[in-house]
Amino acid sequence: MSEDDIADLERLAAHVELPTRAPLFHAGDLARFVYTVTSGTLRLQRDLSDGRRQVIGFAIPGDFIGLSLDETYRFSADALTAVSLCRFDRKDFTSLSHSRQSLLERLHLAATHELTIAQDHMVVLGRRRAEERVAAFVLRWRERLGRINGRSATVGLPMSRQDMADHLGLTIETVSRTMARWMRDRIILDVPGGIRVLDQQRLAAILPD
Amino acid sequence: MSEDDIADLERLAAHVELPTRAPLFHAGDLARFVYTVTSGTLRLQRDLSDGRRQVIGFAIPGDFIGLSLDETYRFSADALTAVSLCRFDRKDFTSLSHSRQSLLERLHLAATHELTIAQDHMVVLGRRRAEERVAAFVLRWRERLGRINGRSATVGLPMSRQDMADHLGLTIETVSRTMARWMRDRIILDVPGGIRVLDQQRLAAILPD
DNA sequence: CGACTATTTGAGCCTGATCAAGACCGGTGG
DNA sequence: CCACCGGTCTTGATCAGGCTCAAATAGTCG
Repeated sequence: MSEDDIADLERLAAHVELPTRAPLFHAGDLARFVYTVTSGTLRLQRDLSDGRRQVIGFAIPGDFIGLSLDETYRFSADALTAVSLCRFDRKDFTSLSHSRQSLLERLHLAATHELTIAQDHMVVLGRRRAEERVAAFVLRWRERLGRINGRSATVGLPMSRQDMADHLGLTIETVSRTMARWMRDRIILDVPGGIRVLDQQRLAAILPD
Repeated sequence: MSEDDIADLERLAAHVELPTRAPLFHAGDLARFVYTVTSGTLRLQRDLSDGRRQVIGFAIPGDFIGLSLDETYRFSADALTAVSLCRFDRKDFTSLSHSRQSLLERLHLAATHELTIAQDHMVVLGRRRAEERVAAFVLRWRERLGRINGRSATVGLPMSRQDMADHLGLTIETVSRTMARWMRDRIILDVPGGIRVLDQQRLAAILPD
């Protein structure tokens, strides 16, 4: 984005800080704001009335949240770690994007990227077995973090096992057992706040393309 | 869109007609074109190397296909019925969208709409039981068709049972049994090329929000 | 330390998959 | 007209991957 665009955005932006576990918004709330994540990790989820939960995804620095054009948010967003965000009033943001082509392009890029991720995840949810799902998650999460911090064998997992399970359409027990097995097999190593990938080869081999 | 925009688009557009079963493009092909559907239904899918298949979705009139910004298509597209489309060269389309704000807005709208659908479908794939998945599909498909043709109790199903199964992460047998049960229970009626919804109430009641 | 929550581990069960026939249906040609 | 064929769909019987229920263990934060 150009200097001017950034300057214009700065004027509209409000900074928001959330502590761990704090909600940013709830599904169904009036969608007044859009956000970009500056630091930390958020969980995006949809809840069914009977308690079932689908974690749509996780937002990390660089991601937009709430850019759908609905009146209300379609999912809830909660901080998994301390989080800082830039908040924009949707009305301002929309009208700025009308005058600044480059901002709209950036938004559209973000949306299609999200869409690609969502479609990839459909394959995981629809056609992958349990172990493949967990492997897909670990590999992609590592990849995503790598794009921010640089690639590392150590993969931080700020989300709970329950969050992973609800993201992958599994139960917490299945996720736990799968990762326990990998630890016994020296494919991964348990480190505080995450895991270390010891054998990328074997992990990747779990996933047929 | 404005008259001018439409005129500009017309100059770039080529018409494409596909017979039933014809492929439009294959996952991995160089993504030279974007398309909008004029008539008919297409199936969008991803294949795994071992034969498993995920049907990402179905495209009907008004939908864009291939608007992701990747070099190559991320899924294959095939005609389920005879199909007509408008084809645009991606390069032309992109540069036009740079000069015509309104086109980019339209694209962005389409992308976020697709994203919403994808996220809804994640909930279905991740957290719905078999009967709920089929119910969600029938209800949403009916809704989508209704927005084009006007609402009707008769719902055309141009896709095969296998396509439905691969869309819902189920087997053909499960889809078949589920719908057979609904027919016995007079919730739906078998009509050639589709079904007729006899009891919308009970069908909707299968799905907790 | 102690209360609470998250995670791991074990045992048994159930939903939906798999395997296997058989029915249906449209097209084709004798 | 109907026998045949290939594909799609239905139906039945059995199986198993992952879920449920239950309990022990490990973290975490006052």
